[in-house]
Amino acid sequence: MKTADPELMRAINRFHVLDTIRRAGSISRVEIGERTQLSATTISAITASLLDDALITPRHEGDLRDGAGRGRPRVMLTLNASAARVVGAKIAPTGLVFVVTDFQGDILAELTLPVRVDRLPLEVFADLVEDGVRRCVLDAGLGLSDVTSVALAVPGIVEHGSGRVRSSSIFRDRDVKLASFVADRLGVATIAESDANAITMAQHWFGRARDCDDFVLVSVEDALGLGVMHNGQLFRGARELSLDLGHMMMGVSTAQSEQLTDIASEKAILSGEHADLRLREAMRVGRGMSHVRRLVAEGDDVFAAAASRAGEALGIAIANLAGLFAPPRVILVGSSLALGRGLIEPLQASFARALAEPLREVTEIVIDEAGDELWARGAAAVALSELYGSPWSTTGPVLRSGTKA
Amino acid sequence: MKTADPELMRAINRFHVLDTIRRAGSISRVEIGERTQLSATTISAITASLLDDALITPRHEGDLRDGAGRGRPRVMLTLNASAARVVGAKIAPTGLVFVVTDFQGDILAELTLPVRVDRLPLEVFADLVEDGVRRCVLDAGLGLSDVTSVALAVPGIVEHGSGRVRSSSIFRDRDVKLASFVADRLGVATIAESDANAITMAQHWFGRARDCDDFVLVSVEDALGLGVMHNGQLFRGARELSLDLGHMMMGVSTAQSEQLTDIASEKAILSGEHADLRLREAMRVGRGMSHVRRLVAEGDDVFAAAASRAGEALGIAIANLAGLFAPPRVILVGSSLALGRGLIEPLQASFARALAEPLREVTEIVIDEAGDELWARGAAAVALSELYGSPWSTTGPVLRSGTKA
DNA sequence: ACATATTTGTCCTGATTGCAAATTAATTAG
DNA sequence: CTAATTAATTTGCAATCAGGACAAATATGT
Repeated sequence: MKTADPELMRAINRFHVLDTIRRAGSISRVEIGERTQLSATTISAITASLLDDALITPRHEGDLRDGAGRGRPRVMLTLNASAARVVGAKIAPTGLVFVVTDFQGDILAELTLPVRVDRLPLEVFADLVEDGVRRCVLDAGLGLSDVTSVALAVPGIVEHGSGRVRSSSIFRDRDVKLASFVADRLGVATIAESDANAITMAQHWFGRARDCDDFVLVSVEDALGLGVMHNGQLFRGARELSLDLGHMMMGVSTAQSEQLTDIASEKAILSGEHADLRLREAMRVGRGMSHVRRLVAEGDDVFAAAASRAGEALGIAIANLAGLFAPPRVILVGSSLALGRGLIEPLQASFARALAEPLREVTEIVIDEAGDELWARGAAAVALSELYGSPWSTTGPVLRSGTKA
Repeated sequence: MKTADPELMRAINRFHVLDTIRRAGSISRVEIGERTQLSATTISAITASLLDDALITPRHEGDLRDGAGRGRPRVMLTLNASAARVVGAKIAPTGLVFVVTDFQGDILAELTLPVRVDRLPLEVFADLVEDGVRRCVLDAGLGLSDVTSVALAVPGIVEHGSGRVRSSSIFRDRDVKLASFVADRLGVATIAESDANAITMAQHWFGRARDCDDFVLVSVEDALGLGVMHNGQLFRGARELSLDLGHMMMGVSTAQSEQLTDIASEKAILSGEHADLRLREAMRVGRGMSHVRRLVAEGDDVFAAAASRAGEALGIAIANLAGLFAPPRVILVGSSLALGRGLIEPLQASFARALAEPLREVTEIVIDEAGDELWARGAAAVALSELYGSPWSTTGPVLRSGTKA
């Protein structure tokens, strides 16, 4: 267990202030005080320290004093964008997307490598990643030495702490020490995270959950991922394992049950002898879903049935998750959403029907068709949040909100 | 979010020390230091304060110096059993069980009321509870004024913070403000908690998970409950809602799916026209399961099939949970376990088959046929853990009737 | 133009906290 | 009876936060 010492206290408050500044974008000291309930003097001390470390910068100019301008104008504080640069990468079977962001998480450069990386030999794969990172960093007008850390978002089950990929459709092997492997090549600190956690973080920082500290995210792609934001932090299972939805068994008995992957993953929906040549081509480049959408629109029954079946199963699975975590919001992302209504309508219908009564009115489903760069940006956000010195991502005690003693 | 000040720091460390003493039963200051990693001086200060508040007592006698006795003997510290008394109650459809414990959680008195409280009018129900508490307190040789708080463990979905029972088979109504209702009658601070969380706490403090800070517990009774211990604290969903397993939908499509309750709750297993008179009698008094076990042993196929079906479904559900939380241990409790192998073997088989690969070797299932008093004791433990001043996760503002908070 | 009001941010004091080192206390070994 | 040994407390130091006084920067009023 973590012992509470002054150092921890400082870390907590420092992180808190930094995070408040990040969320606001530009904010004055007094307002930080209002939001964090810290005393003015504490704010002053902490911001001074942050200014000293060049993590934030004052912005005298933007003195948008809202009418009631009387006394001394407040000076706005902003994250110092150039305090650090990180690289985030989304790794998917059909391609890699790299993003270089500044300290705020704003994108400086972006690179898409539409290459299948499915089950490549590890060396070859690492070559691709290394190359992509280097190139993207160059595109941003930087050198590798300017990059503080690299974050890789991988589908499957990832052990964040050790940077290991327990199992993933990308690798043939289990237990790939991805983070240290890449770190050795690049000479830059590297972390690995599940792609679902990355996009969860992205939604929290940049997307549909900026206002929301508790939500569940389900990603529907080749793999079925799950991210849970609980009390403003990523919920990780025991031993830092990322969560996964694909292994969920649907059914009452072993005989007649299937893993959700076998029903609702891209592969499951698209496969079958029915697939014609053009579809196979589309699949190879990750555009299978839009292709199928067209087929369905043109009256293809088989795919329509598969999509509907997948949607229905997903709706049930999501309702079960909602029953467990009771989140006010559920966010749906992933390439399979390109299937459109044929997937989503059955999903929402079965979700509504399966959701437990007391939650029915308070849980909303949000669908977000974000591009791959948001996932990469989420990976970057994971790296940044660690740079911010988050004290409680490191097993600190979860602090309760509210009641002052 | 809570702001970190010295007060919080102290609260954390104080709780930490108190909890260490509780776990050990009897422990010296040096050993506390070893376990908590706190400095000797801090320990000294905190224990002095605890001694001052009479929460702990020194035990000079028990100087079991393990052979290598040279220097000054360590003085052992123990919880002061009489620092507080709490009442824990397990509320089940077939009866109430009350327990009075001291500050350590040791049972001082126990009272079982084998009365059906199923859907009684709220007033009548409250009469029973009030009566049971008063009587049990008397049995312990105490008065109600000696009792610091009362904790009620209720099946169903409970909002711990507000003490509300969202939905339960016990009450016809939704949103019963149970805690404040009972608090008003007894004039004693009262909290409500789901029965699953209570038994989870009990397993952590007294039972099969004393060594284990991460586990999942599934309770199989009339209702299907779920408790998750994460990092040594009860995991509560957003907004402090207790978790529930009964609403989990098993199946790939809405058409052919059922709630787990309808497959694996007691009612589901026992019901059917097949039930004869004696079974109905047994059910009424909560002994249905042992009765059925006998029937199955005598060759009753219908019940055997029902039990097996329930076990299979439960195994799948539990495997899914294990996939989400990745706990090293899963504990099974509840009256339905009295069914014996007819339920448990199919459960373990389907669990083993449904469990995702990477967890297969690291997740163990433990079955515990604890009596009802352990549940009540768990409720008491929940109340105690708040008395200990748990700085995190608490938020359970203990509800008082008239008295000032 | 000048004085006053108002708001913002910083400096100083006081109360806590924690840790490290020295000090006192209570034993046993010889 | 003295020395050695281990346990617990006391003392000194550094850090935190909070509250109040003070300086700075601007708006308002005459």
